[in-house]
Amino acid sequence: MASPKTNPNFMNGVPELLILKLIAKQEMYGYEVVQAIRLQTEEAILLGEGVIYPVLHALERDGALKSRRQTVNGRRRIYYSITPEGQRRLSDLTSNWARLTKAIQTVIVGGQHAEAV
Amino acid sequence: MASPKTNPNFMNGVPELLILKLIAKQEMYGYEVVQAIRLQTEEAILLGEGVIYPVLHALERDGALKSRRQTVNGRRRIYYSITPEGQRRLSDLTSNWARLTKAIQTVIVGGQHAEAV
DNA sequence: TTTGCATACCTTTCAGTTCAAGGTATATAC
DNA sequence: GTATATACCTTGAACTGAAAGGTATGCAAA
Repeated sequence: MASPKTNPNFMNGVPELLILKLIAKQEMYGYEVVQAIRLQTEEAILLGEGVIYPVLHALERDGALKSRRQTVNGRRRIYYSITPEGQRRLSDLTSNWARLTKAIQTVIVGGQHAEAV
Repeated sequence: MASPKTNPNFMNGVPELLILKLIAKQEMYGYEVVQAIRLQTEEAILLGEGVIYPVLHALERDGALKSRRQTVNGRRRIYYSITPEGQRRLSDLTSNWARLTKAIQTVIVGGQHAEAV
């Protein structure tokens, strides 16, 4: 046997994190989320609708988001807002992300405590 | 048609980045890389051999790493060291990672320049 | 002495994600 | 009437990492 224990897909959940965070700040609909990520990250992160919509549905299914329908200018929008469960989830994802980036940063900067092998 | 243009698998390349960085600092063999990542990140990142070895082979195939074989205590090790091509690759991955985390951080902290929608 | 564990290499299979591309429909501008 | 932007959606391929397996050596304990 090889690997003793690893982490389940350690780099995942970032789209989920971004979506939850944006909606936590302010009720949003799917198409709006796609644009918001593009704009706020200045094109550094480009997540298409094929990513956003399925995540939105999954989050609602899990009770992290709830939705309401509204038609504006003849266009049907589905507004999502965060639930207490979603807040918890967002909090988990955020701290996990911090932990990960800190760990990676340590390796990238590296060399301080190491060498002693 | 939906998505105009997205980024090719935006969260990838982190194992590659870590491996290149470690080997850039100091010649290393595969098994050692696995342990180094585990130790230096204090278990925050656990990448098994099933991840490390294929990446090592791919990097060597691409000319980013070169290897030499050596037997120590009856155990056959394959030491990898970085090439100029690997340095370039490491540099790219590092700046790309910085760009990404900065973008994500902006969304997480959020709310400073936004609101104006 | 044989069992187990750590070292050290490797591969294959499965599951989960993302990307790309498509589809539907309405409103507005040209 | 054609194109573009808005707004929703799904499917398929491709890629990745996780899990689990396999081989082999050296050493320590039972």
